[in-house]
Amino acid sequence: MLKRRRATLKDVAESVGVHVSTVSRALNPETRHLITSDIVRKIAAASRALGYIPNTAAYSLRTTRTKIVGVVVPDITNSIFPPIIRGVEDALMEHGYATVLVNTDGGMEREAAMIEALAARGVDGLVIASVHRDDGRIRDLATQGTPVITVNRRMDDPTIPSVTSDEEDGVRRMLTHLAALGHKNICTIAGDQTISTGQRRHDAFMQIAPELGIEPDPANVVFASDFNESSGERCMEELLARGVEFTAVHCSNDRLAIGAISALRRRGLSCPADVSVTGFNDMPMVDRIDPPLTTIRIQQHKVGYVAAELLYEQMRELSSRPVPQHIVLPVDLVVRSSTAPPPAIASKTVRRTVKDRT
Amino acid sequence: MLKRRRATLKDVAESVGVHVSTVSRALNPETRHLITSDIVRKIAAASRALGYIPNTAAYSLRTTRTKIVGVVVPDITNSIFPPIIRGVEDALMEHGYATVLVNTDGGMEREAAMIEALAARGVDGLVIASVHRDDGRIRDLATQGTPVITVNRRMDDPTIPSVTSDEEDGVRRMLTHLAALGHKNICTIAGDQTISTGQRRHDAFMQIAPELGIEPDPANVVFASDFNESSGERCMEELLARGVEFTAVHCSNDRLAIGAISALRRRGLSCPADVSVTGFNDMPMVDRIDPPLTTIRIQQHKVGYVAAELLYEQMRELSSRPVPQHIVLPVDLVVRSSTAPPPAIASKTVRRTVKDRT
DNA sequence: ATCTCTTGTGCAATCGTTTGCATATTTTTG
DNA sequence: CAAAAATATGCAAACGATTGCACAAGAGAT
Repeated sequence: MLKRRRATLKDVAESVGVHVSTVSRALNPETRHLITSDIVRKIAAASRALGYIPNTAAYSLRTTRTKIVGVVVPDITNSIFPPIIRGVEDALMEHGYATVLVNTDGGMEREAAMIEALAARGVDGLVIASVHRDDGRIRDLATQGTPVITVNRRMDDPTIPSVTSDEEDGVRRMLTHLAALGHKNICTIAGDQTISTGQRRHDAFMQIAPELGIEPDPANVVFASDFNESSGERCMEELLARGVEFTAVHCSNDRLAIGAISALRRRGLSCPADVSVTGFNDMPMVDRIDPPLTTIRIQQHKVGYVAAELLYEQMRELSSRPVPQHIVLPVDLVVRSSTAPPPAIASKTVRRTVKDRT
Repeated sequence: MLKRRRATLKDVAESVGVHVSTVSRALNPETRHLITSDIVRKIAAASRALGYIPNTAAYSLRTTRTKIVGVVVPDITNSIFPPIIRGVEDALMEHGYATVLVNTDGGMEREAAMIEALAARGVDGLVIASVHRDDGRIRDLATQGTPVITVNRRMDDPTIPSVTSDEEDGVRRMLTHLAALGHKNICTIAGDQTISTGQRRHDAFMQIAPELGIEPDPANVVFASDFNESSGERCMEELLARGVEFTAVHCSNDRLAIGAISALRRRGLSCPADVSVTGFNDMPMVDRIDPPLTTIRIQQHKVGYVAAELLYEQMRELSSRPVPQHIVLPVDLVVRSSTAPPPAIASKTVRRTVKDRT
């Protein structure tokens, strides 16, 4: 069977006996009122009968709008992103937009190249989950008039709209939880400081800890180069190597926490019996790992959904430059089994253990 | 700053002093040889200087090719899919294709609607991970000449090309492993039989078990309605409720296995001490759950990558209808901690325990 | 020197829409 | 009832690329 040529405006115009422009107007809700309702009905019928589907390419060529938005993530394989992406798609699909996804693998150069490729395709807007705190390329894009929104992360530049989670509140709740359990010596594994989540969570830690009577010592903080498990392992090893006393480790995200727990275990230490470990994000599956992770739940799907809605607004009212919005969604503490009261003689135990093995 | 109009073929034509058709040919590798190399050089220079980027819409309108392929998955949020999708994108990007992703949530109706939407956008081809064994819509698409390939799953109809994993070998290795540990009474939680993975894994189980001296009793098999954790839980409960004797449960995929383990635990039974549980797929994170899952590793990224390559071939040689290919990738057994030798008095223990609580 | 071939370039149509403008028809109004 | 206003439709020009065809100029053959 041959691929039959698709019906065009012209086909339905001929079938009804009117001009193609009339059909075009009749089929467009915005201009439908210009046409006699009787004719509109006939056109609608004919178009249905012929199975008319508008040609996207022609539409785009004429209007310079593609009804496609680009979604830029570090790596779709990182399970924090799929729910966000899904949120974006769910929202955008309702408005007839398609999304094309690209992975940057964290690099700013590759990010630039990918965004370039999306721009070449003429995307109508961009949802960026891979953004760094400072990114000239994206600022330029925005000032040139491309609708852009960052999601989950934000830029320092308040000019670029964003939808994020309440990192400060998350950290506060977590530290409060740890303090309530009786922890005094808390280390932190901070994330990449060139990324807003890394920086804000760390800043919040440094600010809130003292309020709870926990004095943050520089010896108690390590900075992870990446937001992943192996980086978490390295950081925990570093902490153990330093020989500082601690009964809990506050990690900047779940993956760091997972790595940290592995490292502890390799040293013969148990979580939470010897040291409590906390995450951030509540990624899928962290409720099933060993031990189930105490973490901060962010509204992953909603973050994406709301960002897409905001972007949509931006794309519609291209004329009037809107004030950039920053939406901050609330978070929740979810207590599972990676946190427990500190062991009575915790600090010494840790210390001795470390000594034993170094 | 205003959004500057993008340079067109015409602009570079004028800048060089030639006709646009000459520029078009000079810029296209396929037709470049028609133009004097000196002029080609000039055109290349001018096009770079002006920052010329071809207009995708115009290209598509003229050629009816969009350089977009649709990727159809049940749900991007299911962590088996992201690596596959990534594989598809990595391969396609190299050839200048973009991918647009849609989620079907498992329903055939929604799948049809989504594919319809993709077709309306004029995608050049389709990678389908959500396919059911029988799906008339997709067969029609293919016979009408749309390049299609299914990935991870396949249709019964051998006409539709596919890239899958060696389910039979996976099951064989897993059963061999269990048999070697000493298990005799093995139950199976089979997946959706309208999907090739569900059916083939189950068929393989029924065929291979006897070869290993394990006699499959109908009482030992339950069918899951969905490939997810809650379905796995329900199935395990059903098994326990039946009061059959077993020391191991072979699950059709990892998520069912995870659910099964939860259900066991809720009944006060331990995996693997009381019963061994096995998965299939080696999803991300199943090495970190409690207990780390013994499963079959499939080459997720590669499955996607290879499928995309095959689809690309299909899209290039649209003229000659190629023989549909079915590529089957090898799998690996990965033994972790959810399997162990059966407890000495395993069957009775299970039985008594079940009785105790019912 | 004439003719044929080849090679390189230009011409113009085309893909399917949208939209400003002109025109024809109807309705309103004084 | 004529003129003005409103309404409904058609006309044609874009949008930016590709491509079959025509044509011009130079190369080679006789």
